[in-house]
Amino acid sequence: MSAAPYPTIAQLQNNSLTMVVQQEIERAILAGEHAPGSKLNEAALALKLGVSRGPVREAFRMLDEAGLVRTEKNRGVFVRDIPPDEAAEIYELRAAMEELVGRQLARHMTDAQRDEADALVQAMDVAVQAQDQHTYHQLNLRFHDRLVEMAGNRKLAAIYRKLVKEIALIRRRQLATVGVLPVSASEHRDILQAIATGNPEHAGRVMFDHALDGKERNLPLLAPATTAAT
Amino acid sequence: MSAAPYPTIAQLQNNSLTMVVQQEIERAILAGEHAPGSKLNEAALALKLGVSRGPVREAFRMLDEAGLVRTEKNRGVFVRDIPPDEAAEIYELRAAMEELVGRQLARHMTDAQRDEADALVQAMDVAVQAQDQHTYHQLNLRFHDRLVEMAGNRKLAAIYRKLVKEIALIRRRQLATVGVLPVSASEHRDILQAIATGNPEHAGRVMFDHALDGKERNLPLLAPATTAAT
DNA sequence: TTTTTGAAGATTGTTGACAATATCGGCGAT
DNA sequence: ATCGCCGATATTGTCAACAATCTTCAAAAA
Repeated sequence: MSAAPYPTIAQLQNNSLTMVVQQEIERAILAGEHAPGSKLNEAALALKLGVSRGPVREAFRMLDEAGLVRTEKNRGVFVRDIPPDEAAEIYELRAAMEELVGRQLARHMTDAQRDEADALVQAMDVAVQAQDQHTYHQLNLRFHDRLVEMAGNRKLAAIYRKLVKEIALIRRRQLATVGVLPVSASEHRDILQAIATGNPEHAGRVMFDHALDGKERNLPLLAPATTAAT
Repeated sequence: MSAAPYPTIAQLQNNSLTMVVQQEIERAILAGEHAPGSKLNEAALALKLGVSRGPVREAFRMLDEAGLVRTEKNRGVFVRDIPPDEAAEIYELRAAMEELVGRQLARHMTDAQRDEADALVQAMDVAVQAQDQHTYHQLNLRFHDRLVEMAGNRKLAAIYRKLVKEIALIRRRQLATVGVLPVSASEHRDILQAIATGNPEHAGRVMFDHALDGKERNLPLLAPATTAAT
């Protein structure tokens, strides 16, 4: 919970213009303010953000490396429009990572961690009761993010978060998929229960299947035989 | 095998100064010309490469996002010096990815792919006979890279390659580890054999174990309980 | 001796200007 | 009418200069 005593200090230290520009562009992309495939104009963005083109270009290089934009020499940068087949691969990779997380947690999850995860599941139940889809979605993201973090592999967590961002971008492409308040509400309890059994293979499989459910739910239209792991 | 009919064309198209600078700095880092932890001076690098500081800074942002350098605001960028515990996590993550590859290949590997992999293994045998460690190492990298590519998940392949680069950086830290011409020569045959059985779990485990061998070989000094998967 | 202060120098952060390339539109030839 | 050429415009690529920050080191104070 508690971060540094004065978190504002660390924030100001990290805030080179490039960083804040990068975060703002990323936020705008993930919020759908720039449609996938659309062009990002350096000068226009720089003007809008009140900086010169230099930091904007540096932010572009970061976003490119992160897979959120694509750069064409002498033509500009474009919000990535991830094709369905690659989207499927990203979903499958995320599922495989969740499987790893499940294995790890089955071995090492502490009671305190279990309690924290339980609390998130209960909060999700409340959101479902209230038909509050947005809150549910946020809690769902936090639930999985926390589990990944609890697995104790920082590199895994970092890559997982990048994949989640790309998936958020992918979902921008499909038309909203609104209204589908998840049937998977109880699945999160199943996950925690599977972890509690201490059986790594079982916990891994439950998390993998849960993650792939998300894929099927968000990628209804897809060629067959997309090579699932397990 | 065959790339585009005129690969040079694509090369010239991608060659913005930023790209070539990024590739050159990356090469120099992985070649050990910049020691882990050492500082990279913008002006000095720009002068050495015959460009201005702009492209160098953009290249820095890419390398930072890729995890090869670390940036401290107003202090500069430094070659990343990956601590042993995080190095262990990277090795374990790579092993888990190889496990995925093994599973996929057990399902989908074609005869032509098998032949290509066989050829690489034979070439490695030749290198072992000739005590040619450098050639062996290159072939080993190519063998695994090709297997990952054959698994058919582009995102997985992209992330795997980034991990391999970080591992190359990690190995720069240990003192060379020369002379250890691998005992694992026959393990590659075991891998292909396991894949040929068509049993995903078995093939995955063999590749996972093989990858973890590399970890133990290169990270001799490490705290216990580093949470291996499977 | 140790610590602190404060310029001088070096390095990074940011900007605006110039060069190179691509895009768009009209004009003429087929 | 369509295609190709060519100039005008817009946009990206690159650079050099200025501003802000950090580092160094010597001198002064404790």
